[in-house]
Amino acid sequence: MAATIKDVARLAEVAVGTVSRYLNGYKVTAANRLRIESAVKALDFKINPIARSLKTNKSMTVAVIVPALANIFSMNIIESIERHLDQFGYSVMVCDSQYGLAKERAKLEFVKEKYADGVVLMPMCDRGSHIAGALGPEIPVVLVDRLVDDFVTDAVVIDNINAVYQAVEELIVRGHRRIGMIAGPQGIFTARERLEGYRRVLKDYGIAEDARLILYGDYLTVTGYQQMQRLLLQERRPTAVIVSNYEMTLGAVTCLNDQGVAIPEDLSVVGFDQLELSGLVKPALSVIVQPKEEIGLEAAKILVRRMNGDKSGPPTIVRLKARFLRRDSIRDLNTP
Amino acid sequence: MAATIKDVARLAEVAVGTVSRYLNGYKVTAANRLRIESAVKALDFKINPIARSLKTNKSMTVAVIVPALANIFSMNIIESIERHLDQFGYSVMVCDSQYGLAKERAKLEFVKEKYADGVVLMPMCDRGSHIAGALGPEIPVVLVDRLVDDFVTDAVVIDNINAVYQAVEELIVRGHRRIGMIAGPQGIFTARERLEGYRRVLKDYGIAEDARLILYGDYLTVTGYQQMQRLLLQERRPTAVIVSNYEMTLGAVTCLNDQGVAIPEDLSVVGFDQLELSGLVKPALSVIVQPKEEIGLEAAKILVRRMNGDKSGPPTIVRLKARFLRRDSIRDLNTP
DNA sequence: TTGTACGCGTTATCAT
DNA sequence: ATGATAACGCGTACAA
Repeated sequence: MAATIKDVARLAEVAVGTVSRYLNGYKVTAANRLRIESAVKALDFKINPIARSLKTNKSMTVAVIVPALANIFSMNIIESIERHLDQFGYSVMVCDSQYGLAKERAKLEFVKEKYADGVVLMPMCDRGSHIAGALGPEIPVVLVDRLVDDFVTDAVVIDNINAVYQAVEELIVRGHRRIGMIAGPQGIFTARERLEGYRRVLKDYGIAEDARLILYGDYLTVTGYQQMQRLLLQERRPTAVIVSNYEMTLGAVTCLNDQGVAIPEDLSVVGFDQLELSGLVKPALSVIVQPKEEIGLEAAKILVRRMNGDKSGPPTIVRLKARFLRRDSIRDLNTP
Repeated sequence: MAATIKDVARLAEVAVGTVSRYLNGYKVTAANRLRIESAVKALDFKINPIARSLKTNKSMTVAVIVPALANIFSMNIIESIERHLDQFGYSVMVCDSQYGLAKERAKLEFVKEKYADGVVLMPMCDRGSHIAGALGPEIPVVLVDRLVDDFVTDAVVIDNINAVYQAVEELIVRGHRRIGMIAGPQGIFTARERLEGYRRVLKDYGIAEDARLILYGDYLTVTGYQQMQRLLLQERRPTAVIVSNYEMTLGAVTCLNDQGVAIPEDLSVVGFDQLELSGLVKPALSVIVQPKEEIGLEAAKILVRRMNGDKSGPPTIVRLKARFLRRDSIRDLNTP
């Protein structure tokens, strides 16, 4: 029973075209404006966005696809996107690709069929060739956190290399030479970059890389635990360890607790993300903190621009800086 | 340039009505079915959901409104809802009420104007009179985690009272008598129930309630920290403390770490939620674990039923059981 | 069972 | 600036 634009036109005694023009901010005479406004109020008229979409081919919906919704990093980005897009009238639909490439593809097709105006995608791996195929050339997509190999488009990522470089450099400066690295799956962009940062700083400081000190997890808590355990079992333990993401940091620190390894007396640790946690763990963990809200904000900004029709220029790749937070989990080996 | 139902009809040499009937699962002759199917394939035809929505008045969209998206509890529920609704073709739009009643109301109106078919709402407080007003009688809404005072509708909540009862009972059985309670804001349903559980078990065991042992936080980390600190400063410290939600548990444990208070030697602790954390904190924290996935699942089920037109019966209030996980943060005072 | 034609609520075009 | 009217793509009476 909701009032339509026709009802408003009838009550205001003007043409529907006039009402439509008023609603869309075009000029109408003051007299008509008043008539329309009172009719709108009297009927409690609300534009039907579905009918509008049918004409305009815009759904005013943006889709966000992430490998997992119940993930602190994803959530923060989604929250930031939602907050920014809210003011433009966009609604945000969320999709969980459940760490699966097939599911990611299915979700891309799903959001296309739902006529999303734009997509924010955190790809689950390096493969990106399916994106353009599933989405078509019309729907703008912004990658967050990770780039993909075979598809270049707008993206917002952080400077993983230098973030890790800086963190490991701090360890080196404090006298550490045997520094373990719990790396992520090398099929994922951030994992590769973070490992690259580790390698680069060792090289720059003339420290020989020891393959036994580099262990690979899959970015999940359990593998952080396992790889930390393997690190501890080595004949010549590292004096410090850097862990490549939040979940594995959780696992690694849990392992140290279980094994009764004292931080930083027995082992220095640098983790990733989640400020709260670093205060909770005893002692306060040194971490690399990613600007999550900013990632979402920048992605939303780019997307809005593209959705407004600005297809100009090459893809925008925004590189945000992460900051390294030195706390109490690093032992200074120089002053024993 | 997307193919329409007319194009399919033309290519298949049947009437649009026939194509429409085929698409919606009605009977068509085998011959026509084949013709249509090949035309659909040839043209890569996809139903335009917007045009369909205009006719059917169904957007196939469900909105989820929570006080904060960047919250582990909220996101677990959203993930669960999305997963369940996915198979029915619904998309999930998320809204952040940012802990504000005005914003909550605005979001309710927003999703109504977006023609959401159903709403899952985690209310930010006890007030619920605005819900029906903003949403109207047509759109079904399911409350999660919290009930509201002045509006009764379908809801999925947990049995907070007995969950806390059970946890505190464990403390009592282990010999604790001075048990602190860091309660939540009494304007929130769960906070009241959890406090009620605490009170009830004390009463049942004949332990006098000491008002000084009940401190109120606002469900945020920082107040968990502050109230734990106040508890520690009391002349006669409690021997155990129960904290009413996840964020405050984080704060409380951080405080204990900062103050060098040993768990459970100096103080026994029971927290809320987040299994991961309990392994991380040394020692493993005893916690009350909420069945988050199940909350989302049950909410989605009810909503689907309502959206399918089943308005029958009184509102369904599903009460799920939380489980208490006893770990190493409780000292047994009976065997000193 | 199938075809025709209309309506859903809006925007856009074209005279006026 | 305004009014009348044709789309947008689909579902669905109605008639055949």
